[in-house]
Amino acid sequence: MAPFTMTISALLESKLRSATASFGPVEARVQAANDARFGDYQTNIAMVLAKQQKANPRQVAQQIIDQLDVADMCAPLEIAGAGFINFRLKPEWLAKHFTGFLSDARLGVPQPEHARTLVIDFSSPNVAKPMHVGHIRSTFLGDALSRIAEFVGHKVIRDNHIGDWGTQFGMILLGWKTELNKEALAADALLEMERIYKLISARCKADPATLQAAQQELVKLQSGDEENLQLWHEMIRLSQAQFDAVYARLGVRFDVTLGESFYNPQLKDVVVQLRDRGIARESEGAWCVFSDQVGKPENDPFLIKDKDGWRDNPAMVQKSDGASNYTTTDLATLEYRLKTWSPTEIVYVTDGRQQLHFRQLFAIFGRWHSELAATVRLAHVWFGAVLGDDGKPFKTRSGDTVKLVDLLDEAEERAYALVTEKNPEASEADRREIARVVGLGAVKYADLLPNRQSDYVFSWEKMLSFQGNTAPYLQNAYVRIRAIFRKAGEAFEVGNTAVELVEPAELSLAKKLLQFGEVLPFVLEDYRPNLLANYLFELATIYHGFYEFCPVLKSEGATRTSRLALCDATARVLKQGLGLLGIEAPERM
RNA sequence: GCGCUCGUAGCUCAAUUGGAUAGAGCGUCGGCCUCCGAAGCCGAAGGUUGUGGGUUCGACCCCCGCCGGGCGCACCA
Repeated sequence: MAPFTMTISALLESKLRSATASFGPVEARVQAANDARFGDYQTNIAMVLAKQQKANPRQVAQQIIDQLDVADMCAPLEIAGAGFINFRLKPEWLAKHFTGFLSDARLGVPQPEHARTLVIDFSSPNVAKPMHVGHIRSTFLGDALSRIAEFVGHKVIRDNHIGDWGTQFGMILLGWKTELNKEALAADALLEMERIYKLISARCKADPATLQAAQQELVKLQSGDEENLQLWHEMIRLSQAQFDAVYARLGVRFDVTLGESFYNPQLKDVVVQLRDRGIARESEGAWCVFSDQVGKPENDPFLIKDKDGWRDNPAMVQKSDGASNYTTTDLATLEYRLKTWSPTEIVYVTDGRQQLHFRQLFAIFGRWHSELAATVRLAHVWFGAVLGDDGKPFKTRSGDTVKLVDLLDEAEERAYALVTEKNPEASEADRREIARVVGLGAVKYADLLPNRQSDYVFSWEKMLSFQGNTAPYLQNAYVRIRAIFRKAGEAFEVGNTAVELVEPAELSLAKKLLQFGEVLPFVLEDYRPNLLANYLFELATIYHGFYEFCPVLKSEGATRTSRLALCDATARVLKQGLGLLGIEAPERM
């Protein structure tokens, strides 16, 4: 028998490869059937081959079946529809196979053939500004992708590219010197820094003298003025302390936090290199990268079409005042990451509005470091907006951005009220802890469930309704399983438990559990944790069906042991799967 | 104006990247607690996938044209 950590689809694919060898090279893909009437797994390979060879798909399917040796695993194969081959797993084979799953620490997730190294750039809050609702998707997505990649067996570097440099610091410095409230700073540093920033920013718009004063503070900072540098360091320290508190609360960690300022020493050199190599040229006093005229104009990020045809859409790498901007910083960052970690992949988790920027960035980098660029997959993993009930960006009633800590507080408060209502006899401390896990989980799950590219409507009622496809539903499935083991009283050792798969609900559950290992690599292909969320919801639903129809503690002998084993496996997959989404699974709720 | 992106059940979203009769949740209607936690389960109703063409064995998915929304278009990031 193949090593356990080969998924069933991979097992069938390898057999299919040998069965189709005589047809020439073709990608053998077997996927879980989307409808139980079509068996457990299906492949459309016969139709692919038939198209290539202009043959009859059903005849090709028959020829493949004649070569396919799966009699031990599957019931006799059927050809269905236009030429699908359907696989139905034999319950005896499944039961035997499932026994291996029970003692597998990796829960059936195969070791990757080639371990990748991913730098994942996510969260990226700004110094001197409180984290807000705009940071949740990047933070949750980046964290989930990091956890998943790591669990699958890849190496991950979590990099928080904080915004610690830029023109806003002129205003904040001016405000710090003239308007700072020390008590307010001590109470909530980010709130106070934001207040003085907004104050000066508004004043700058109305008053040229203030604007000039702010610009002078910025020039002093950039030229190394000691006082301003010291204040700036203080702002970073205060901000980082609050970021750390939020991340600790969220269970998010980073391997490195290298802000934009870290790359300042490289910026001049980046521009010089781009200039010397003819990649950037001067335009209206600024230095910009233009199209290299290679490739189709419609795929060229440096061209844009207007009524007179294609015109330039350059990327600026140095402003006319001599300062660099974010494209330059991102180029320096990219170079640093490649030279430091030699990643196979760099993933940027930001909102969709930055698509053009990243297309230009990747294109510039390819021209600047073509040999290095060829070694790495650069991915802009973008996401849509979080909207309010009105379909507009999510704001407070008064129109302000929603602070992340306020959002988390409210989630826990609402969860606390619900837990108290549902479970009034639990102690205050227990209810608080459950509310924390459930409230946080609800927010994270609601964010990770939709396709990342869609905008989604933020709704407390929905995520905390505790019905349907929500974190609490999944957590509850876990809790119910744990209750069974508490009630059983005896210690349950999985070992090499022989499993009986007789009832339809038992079979469905075992099959679904075995698919955990098929889902995770797929999630990483397109960086879509929502596929894991969907899988977990389906698993929990199937478990609930099993729970209704297959009594565990009331059954006896081998059936009881077998069902306990199914429960144990489900609990482990649920806990692990939720954990990969950054969500905890409570013992009671 | 140009580009990106989205348009799927009353509402909120999926759809294994071109596969079979498009699925969930909420809401609506009808069932199930002397039975391991009912935060659950079972069932019903609900669709010309914005629209008109095209490509092929097969299209929510790819191509072309419209309609509508969001975002972006060099000195913010």
